[in-house]
Amino acid sequence: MPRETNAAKRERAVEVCERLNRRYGPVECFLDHENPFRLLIAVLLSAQTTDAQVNKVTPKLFAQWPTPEAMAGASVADVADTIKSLGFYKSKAKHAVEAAQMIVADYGGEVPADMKELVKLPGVGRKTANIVLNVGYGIVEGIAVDTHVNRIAHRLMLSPKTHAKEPLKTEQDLLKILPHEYWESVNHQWITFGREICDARKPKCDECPLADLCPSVRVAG
DNA sequence: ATCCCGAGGG
DNA sequence: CCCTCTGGAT
Repeated sequence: MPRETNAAKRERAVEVCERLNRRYGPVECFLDHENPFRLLIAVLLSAQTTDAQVNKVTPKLFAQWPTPEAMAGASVADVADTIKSLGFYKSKAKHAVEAAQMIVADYGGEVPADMKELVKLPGVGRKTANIVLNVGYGIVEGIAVDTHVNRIAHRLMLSPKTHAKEPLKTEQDLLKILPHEYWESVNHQWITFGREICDARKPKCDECPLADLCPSVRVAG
């Protein structure tokens, strides 16, 4: 079995994006994002949780600590108490406070609009940084690869099996095969698709709009 | 029971 | 590479 060429992958990936774009149109960020700082904190809190859960706690959180300066002075325990309904609340509280401190100390109270600087913040990896750059600043220099994007990329075999557990490498694979104009739409549209159709446990292949070009499609019955 | 709109640390 | 952190959803 000859390895698929990048050109073939690109054609398939572009068709995937075109179809999902037609299906979902422009998808908005479901997290509250009044400014880059609040967006950063919200994305930080969103790991292993739904946006709805995050949106329940952020009003209380930002009522107490509205700015980087305020949150930099918060006690981790108090923040943890406020976000306790979220998973991983202790580490998230620690990351939020320490990130705020670093934003004040090193970046003049402004969330840096730069990938290299963003990933220096505690709790911020490439996935979170991509969302902040993308949604907060309109800068698209990568693709936010979370568990959905990762899973779908591999089911569609747009990234080699050896990268299945390495979302950073999956991102590089997608960046190589997808034209830049598609990068921004990938995160939200693929996530929406992942939740609706291509979920982790029981993908609904029988009603999937991509079934005809998916190497992993499973036939009903 | 098992999985999740991740990242840090061993 | 693996593990851990965690509550909520299914």
